Amino acid sequence: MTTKPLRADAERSVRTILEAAERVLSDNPAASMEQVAEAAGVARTTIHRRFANRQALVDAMAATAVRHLSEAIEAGRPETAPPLVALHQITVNVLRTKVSWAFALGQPAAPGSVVAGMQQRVAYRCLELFGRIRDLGVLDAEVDLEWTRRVYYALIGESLHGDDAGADPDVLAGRIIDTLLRGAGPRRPETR
Amino acid sequence: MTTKPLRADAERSVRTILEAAERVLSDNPAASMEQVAEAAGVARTTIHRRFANRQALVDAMAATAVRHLSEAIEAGRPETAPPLVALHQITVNVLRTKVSWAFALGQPAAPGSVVAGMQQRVAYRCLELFGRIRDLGVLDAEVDLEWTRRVYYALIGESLHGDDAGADPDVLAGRIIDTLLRGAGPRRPETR
DNA sequence: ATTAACTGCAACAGTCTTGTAGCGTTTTAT
DNA sequence: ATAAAACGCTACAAGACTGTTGCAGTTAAT
Repeated sequence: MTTKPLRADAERSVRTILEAAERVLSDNPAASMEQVAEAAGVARTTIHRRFANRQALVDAMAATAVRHLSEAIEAGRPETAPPLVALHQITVNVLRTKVSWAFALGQPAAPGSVVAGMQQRVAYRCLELFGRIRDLGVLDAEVDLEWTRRVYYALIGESLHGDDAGADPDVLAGRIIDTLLRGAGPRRPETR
Repeated sequence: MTTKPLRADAERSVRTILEAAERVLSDNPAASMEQVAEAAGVARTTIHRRFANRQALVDAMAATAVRHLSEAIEAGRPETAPPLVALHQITVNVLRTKVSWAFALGQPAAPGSVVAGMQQRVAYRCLELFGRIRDLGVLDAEVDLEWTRRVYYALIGESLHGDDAGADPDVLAGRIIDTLLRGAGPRRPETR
């Protein structure tokens, strides 16, 4: 099921196209292949050589993006590092990945596809981590972990929008985790 | 600057078109005018009679949607009702509005447009309410109100996605507010 | 009842986009 | 060095969508 290995220059082209497509399509999801080609510094026919359809291109982008996302999570050592440290590091890594692959990661994955499988796996890793954090007593014992995960995703997404979207990822991650764990209510006197 | 008042049937058509367009475009933002017309039970040319461009249609949808959103907020009596009661009621109303106008409300408003102005006004009403809630001591005294508002928006948006998107709005609103105020961390012993 | 507005239908021109094909040139692999 | 692979370029076919126009029939307002 593996395709013949591409020549070095071809592989470079594919990379360039995928990255250019992300830039262009994240700015305008309805952009034409021509615009993508121009942004990639490549002829439109070259894109069609590697990707039969527009859909094939988008699928490849989604696959690349979710792979990067997965790596961003693994790099945080969710199994071995102290859970809260891992959560912070993962959040930072994911923020970086999401700014670079906003469009591709926003694409809905076909139900049975490889990408969908990887997304589920990522979600599961996330749930595992939250479970470990809960066992530390930092998450409420009876909290809905799935809802917590969704809120976590939403907070990450929101952090990429406002004026502060370009701020230091460490700061953004801190705010995300603080909000996720404590909300906006009054801090406990002794915590302050 | 006001246009001539439309005849009764024409006004009905406009309504029908706007609602059909929302249904179709929320499912597929790239749908053609033809598909919108079919969903509205109307000839395509009728749409073009009322809306010069596709953009004009989308703008009208955005205007209608943000008007509904504004009404949803005012119906919660943010000025007069007890702040937390108002917050709950507003959340319920906004949830209902957002499911009906998901596409239109997701459209970015042109910087100087009327819609943009109304969005800002809505955001301001929201900030006012949060300010009042903070003064009750239910929000942390030093919390970033603007960030709180953005988190509130994000939680509402997230509530419309999962399997429970169709659940009782009162329940969803309760979860949103609980998460916003307390986060996912452990509850205080005496609160439980 | 009469008028004006509105709608459906059919047809049309114009544009944009996609996808394919051929050919000469450049780059890579061995 | 040579052969295969990849690329840019041009051209073309096919289709989709948009926006407009004209006309005949229907509906609402006075």
